Amino acid sequence: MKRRRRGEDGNGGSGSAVSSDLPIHRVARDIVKAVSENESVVLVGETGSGKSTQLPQILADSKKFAVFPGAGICVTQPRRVAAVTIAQRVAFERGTKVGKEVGYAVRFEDETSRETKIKYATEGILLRESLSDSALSRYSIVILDEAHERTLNFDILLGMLKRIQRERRRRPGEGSRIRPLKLVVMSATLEAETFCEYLGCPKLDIPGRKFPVEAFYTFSPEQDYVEAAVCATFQLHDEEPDGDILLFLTGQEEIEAAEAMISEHARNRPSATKPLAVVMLYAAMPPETQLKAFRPAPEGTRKVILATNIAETSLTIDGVRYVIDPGFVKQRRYNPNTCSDSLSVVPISRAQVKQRAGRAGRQGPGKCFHLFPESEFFKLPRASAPEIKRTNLASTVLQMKALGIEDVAAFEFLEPPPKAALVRAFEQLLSLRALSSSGSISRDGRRMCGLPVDPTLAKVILTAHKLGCLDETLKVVSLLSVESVLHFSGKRKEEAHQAHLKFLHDGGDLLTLLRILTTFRNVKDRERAKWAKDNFVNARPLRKAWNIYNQLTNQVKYVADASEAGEENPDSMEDAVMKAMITGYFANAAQRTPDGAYKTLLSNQKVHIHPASVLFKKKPETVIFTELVQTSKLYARNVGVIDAGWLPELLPDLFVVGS
DNA sequence: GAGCACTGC
Repeated sequence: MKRRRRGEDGNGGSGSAVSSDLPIHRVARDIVKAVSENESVVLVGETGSGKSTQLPQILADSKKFAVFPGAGICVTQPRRVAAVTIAQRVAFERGTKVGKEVGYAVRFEDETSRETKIKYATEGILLRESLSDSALSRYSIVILDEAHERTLNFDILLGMLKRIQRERRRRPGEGSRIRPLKLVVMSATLEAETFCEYLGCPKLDIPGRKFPVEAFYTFSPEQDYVEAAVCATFQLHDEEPDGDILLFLTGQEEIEAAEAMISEHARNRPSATKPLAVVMLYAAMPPETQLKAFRPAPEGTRKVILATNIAETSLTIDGVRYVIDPGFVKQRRYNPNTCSDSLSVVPISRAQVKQRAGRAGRQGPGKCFHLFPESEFFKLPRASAPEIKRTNLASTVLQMKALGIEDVAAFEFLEPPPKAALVRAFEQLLSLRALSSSGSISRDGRRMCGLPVDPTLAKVILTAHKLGCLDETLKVVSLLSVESVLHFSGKRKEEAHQAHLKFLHDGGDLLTLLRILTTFRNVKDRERAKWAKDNFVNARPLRKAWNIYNQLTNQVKYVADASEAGEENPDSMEDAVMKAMITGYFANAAQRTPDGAYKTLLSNQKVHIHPASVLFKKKPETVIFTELVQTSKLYARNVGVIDAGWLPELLPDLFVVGS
């Protein structure tokens, strides 16, 4: 590989720093001044500046702000692990227990109390809180961390907070509960200006503690970046001093291919050379296998971690000094015209290039090998499209309606979502009767909002209640809200497939998943890990599904009307569950065509059953599915068998008998 | 014939 050097600042810092020693303390006074003089402030700082742990403490300890329990500071994080671990760290620094002065709230876990002054929460939690406390009156300062990630919840929260600030300003006199709301947005460099402009507020830089990361580029673009990455791995291994290598790839398949190529190549090398220890890291992997990526490489070897984007922000691996970055990522994008998600490999943004390079400089100086020319770097988009531009908005629109935002299209978005996606969301909510024909939220819509699942699944739950199959349906719904339960091991694919056959239910994927969950729950606690391993099943999503099932069982009591509860039902439990599914997913009812594909009944769209479906070979006459993904074909996932007669029975306005 | 990453009163 030919390459050229260019200096580049990495980011990073040491986790073991003494807190008072962090760079942020050099500007603490400026920050306090800026926050006290302005309603909003944007803070720009790289990882390692200590902003997430120190800023809330600096503001809480300043006499300038009235921060006390009941009028505290809320710090949001995109990911739950971050909310939990940062809260633990801050509580430790202040010599208290989590849940007292410092606490956190994430789904299923609320470690806060009456004493809590600093609360870390996921963005989703704060958004949910605004549904019941529309002025967020229990906070005097809200800090939005990792703003540059631009998650969907962040974008909505920011818009909401701007409204709340205006509202609180308008009613300053109404006692201490309605004080002005201070907002601090913390972001990495690239997006800061956008936030300042939107909030009309100043920006402040926090110095970071950085180790330099030297950047290398290729002279020309690579034809096959997996092959190029494998070559780069060996070249680096031969030429560079000790230090582990982190290689970014886009998915499981690519990672397995690269692993095979590296092993193959390693066999043909002189035995005198230091061996490479290859580990893989992606989210769908069972956790015990994931842990291998974190263990130090065996003595006398160099570790190579083949990872997806999971290693870009979510997980940090010690010992990495070299990053190899082909410059691609697999990205999900919603297409409102086909109502499907596409999963495609796209070039990363400039911000991601920097983020990935920074992973080499977390513990010391590092090097990043970019597998594209430097000239290409400047052609990349500044930042990748925010989630609001590439996702289904039904759930968001319904939540906004519940928050009293009548005209969603006129909402002051940081960046507006695509018009087509908004229109599609309205159509979907109308068809689910979550909105009335005038566009206002209906009684059912409010109930659906009370359930922490997509509106479609919420509709399914409400129907299940009426059909008397609530308990089993809640389990199915929970299973549909978690990552993949079935694990497809790279090397033991056939074995995995055979193991999965044991749970096969003729009714399709949904009822098969239900059978797996039921079986899992019947296995003794201590034996579950082994059971999961033996059956090529992921235990984590099953545990999470059970948590969601319990949460939904609780929530549904508050939203479902007891008088509407169904009693006797002539249907079998399975039939009733599938009927409930139909009332949410009727747009995904499809009929087999002579060529073995399917056509959706309402929109006449050609789809194929996903190869991972238990119905892939069976191809029943009429099916319903929950997800449409465009990869090599338009694939229907989570497919279930239905009786064509059920459609007009349940939805006479949409389906005609005998059609 | 195939599964980026997150999140929810």
